[in-house]
Amino acid sequence: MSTKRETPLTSPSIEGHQCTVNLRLQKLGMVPFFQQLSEEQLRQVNNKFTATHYPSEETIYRQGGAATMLRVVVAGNVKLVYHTTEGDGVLLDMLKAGEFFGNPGAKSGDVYNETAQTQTKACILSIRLNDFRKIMDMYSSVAMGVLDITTDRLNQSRQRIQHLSTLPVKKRIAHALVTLANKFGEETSRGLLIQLPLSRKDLADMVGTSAETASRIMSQFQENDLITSGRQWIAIKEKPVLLQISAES
Amino acid sequence: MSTKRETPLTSPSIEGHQCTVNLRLQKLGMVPFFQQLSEEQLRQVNNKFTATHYPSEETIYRQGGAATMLRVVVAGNVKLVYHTTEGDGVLLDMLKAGEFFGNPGAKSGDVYNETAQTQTKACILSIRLNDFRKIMDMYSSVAMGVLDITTDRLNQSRQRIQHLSTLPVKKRIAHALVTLANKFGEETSRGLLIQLPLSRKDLADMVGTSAETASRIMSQFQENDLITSGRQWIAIKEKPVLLQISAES
DNA sequence: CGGTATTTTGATTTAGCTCAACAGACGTGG
DNA sequence: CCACGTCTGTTGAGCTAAATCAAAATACCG
Repeated sequence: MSTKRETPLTSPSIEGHQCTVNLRLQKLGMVPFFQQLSEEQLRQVNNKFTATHYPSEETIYRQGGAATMLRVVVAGNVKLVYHTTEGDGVLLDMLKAGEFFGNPGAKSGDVYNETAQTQTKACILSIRLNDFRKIMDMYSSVAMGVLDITTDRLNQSRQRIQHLSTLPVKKRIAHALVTLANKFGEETSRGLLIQLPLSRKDLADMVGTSAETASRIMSQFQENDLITSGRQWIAIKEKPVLLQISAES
Repeated sequence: MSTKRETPLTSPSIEGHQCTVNLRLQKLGMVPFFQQLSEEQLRQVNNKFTATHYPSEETIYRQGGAATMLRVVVAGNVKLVYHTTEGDGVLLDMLKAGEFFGNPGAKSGDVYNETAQTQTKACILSIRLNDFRKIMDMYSSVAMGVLDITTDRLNQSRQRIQHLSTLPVKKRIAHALVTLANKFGEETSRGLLIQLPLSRKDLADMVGTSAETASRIMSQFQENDLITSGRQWIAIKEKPVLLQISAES
């Protein structure tokens, strides 16, 4: 019955980028709230940033720590985790190049509300919050851009609340897969490959279920030929069907 | 066993305020993101707003409708609901005087992401989004204030995701009661009365459970003398204990 | 070719949902 | 002011989705 996949193959290996100046500028230019800036302005802004290279699975900052920096992903992936006093963690978001994190509006004394850690090797730019606030004051387009993104995240977050409150696990997972595919999907021979090492536990933490239940449902999807997956990777074969499952009756 | 409460009593009757100019100015001045404005600036801003008076249980706008206005509660309470295509609704937030709602960053073509309806009689100020955007461009303190609040809401929202993912209903309800008490609580002879008509169903929709389960747990709290409640009202007698329940082991 | 972490699968338990009936509270009209 | 009707809240019983506990199987690393 179980036609097992054999090979890991197309592992989403992210190259150990060095954060070259060119790459920095290019990525900063991609950040939505810097779009409006001229090349010259962008260069000035860039000077305020410091680049850091992290290995995989490294904690960048911890929930509750003093919030001092705003960061932008240049390469690699970062996950934001909200954790209880116990071990329980909730995976709030997975970020890719061009996304920011770290509480842009924080005032002195504020703390980070989540823990950020790298999911892969990553290159991260940081700017002191003071400096970033000056930039927002100077360029209202930046402030508006940040507001836009924050609003988007609020809406995502609210949608997730709705899902947690009203949908069964199967639909939540189907939805999560579609969302991940849209954000991280890359067309390959196996289907839309989610370019991101993602364990069953990670997936479970994204939809608020246990790793076992997540596994069971993934098996189900696999039997129906909707996905292919192996250790830490998932490829979507039938996105439309998953979308339909997530929404049906 | 069940020592029933008898009277409804201190119903949170909100007076049918007329939105007098004075009240408007006063309340606008209370809105966090207008704090920095001078009296003169505030008056100018005030001119851009239109006041509307709503009866109880009235829909102000619907999820999916074109987003054109930003609104501020002057008096009364408004609830934000996220609803499924089916009847299921999630109660996202309950607002009181001084709070805004309605997607400040929306661009033309955007829609409201939630439905807003009055919980009590209410007086609401509205401003066209275009006008509000001009104000944000002009006064960066306003933009920053909006960002602050949006960030707060995002954090609340994320905390709620965490609760839904990891806490049992009892703790979620205990937490919700404490939060409501902090926001709407008013010291009375019965304890901290939550000044807001709030049904079991509302409470259930706030924590993602069924009205029956909410009722059962409230009965339990009542037996332990932590709360008193009747039809559509709740008073907290032992906030510290509830807080403890929401966090324990 | 092992060794280890991840994933799968099974068995059992349980929190919370659903369905259902009832009771108390409130409003209303006689 | 009382009787009635309706809406909200309470309580019970059974059911089910999903958690938990426990092995086994597999995938990937070196």
